[in-house]
Amino acid sequence: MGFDDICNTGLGLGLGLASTSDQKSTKVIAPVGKGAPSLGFEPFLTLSLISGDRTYEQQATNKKVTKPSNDHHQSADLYRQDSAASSYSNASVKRERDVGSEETTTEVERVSSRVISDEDDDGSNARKKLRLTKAQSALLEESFKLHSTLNPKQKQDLARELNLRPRQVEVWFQNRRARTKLKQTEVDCEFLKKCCETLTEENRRLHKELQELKALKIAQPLYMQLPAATLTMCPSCERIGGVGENPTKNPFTIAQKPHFYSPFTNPSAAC
DNA sequence: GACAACACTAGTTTTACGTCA
DNA sequence: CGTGACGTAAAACTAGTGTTG
Repeated sequence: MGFDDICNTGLGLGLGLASTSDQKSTKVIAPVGKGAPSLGFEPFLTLSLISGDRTYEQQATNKKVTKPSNDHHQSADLYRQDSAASSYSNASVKRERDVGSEETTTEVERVSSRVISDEDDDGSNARKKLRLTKAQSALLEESFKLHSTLNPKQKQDLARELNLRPRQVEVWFQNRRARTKLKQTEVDCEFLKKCCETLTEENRRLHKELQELKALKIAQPLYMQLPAATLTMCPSCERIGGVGENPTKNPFTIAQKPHFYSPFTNPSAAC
């Protein structure tokens, strides 16, 4: 392949993101806000046509009609320090595993159930949302830092310590993981935006450089008569340079400045 | 392989609370 | 100061999926 091929007008510069992971769903591993985002993507610039018909599969979400359950477990938040604003959790605990696999919760449940909220008296069975105290939240956060998932034993212990139902601890961890993932996604999104801007700028610059090369080719057709051995090519970025590396003597020189600065490792910068 | 139990995620609903006009 | 509208965070929910025994 000669340089003439490169200068062929059929060339195009492309900008894109290549997935380095074939995972269907990205797992958030790194804590939020620490170092570079853990992305499975690498931005790339190509000298070829890029197909832009990337499709994103959107999983069809079935609209659910959710109804509050009728079997309410009402529990007072005995741990709450703000007694004036004491709240009750009457959320239904339907799941079998909370009943079956967590027999030891019955003590807590029983204690909690002693306090009957008064919303049933007026016929309203709207669920009340428990607001965790700062102490409870702090302890949950501490535990989450140690392990983002809990085994049944840990869940039990934590629930007992917080005077909450294991189900509540479980839900808290589920929501906490979801929030972490959401935050990480936002961080990744910002990171990708910056990458896109960088690569767009690089793409623009390379287009300009390509145009200049084409103009140079027209102006100096004798260049093509140079022996191929006089041209060297950077293996990493395929940048063409001369044997003597003396830009003043080389009939064909390309700017030696690093042409691509990005947060990613870029071999071109070493050129 | 079929099945049940369980853990988990994604998406949604609901509630509490802060802010502001 | 009281109040209602509004937005947001988060608790709690459901349905679906993957894993394991």
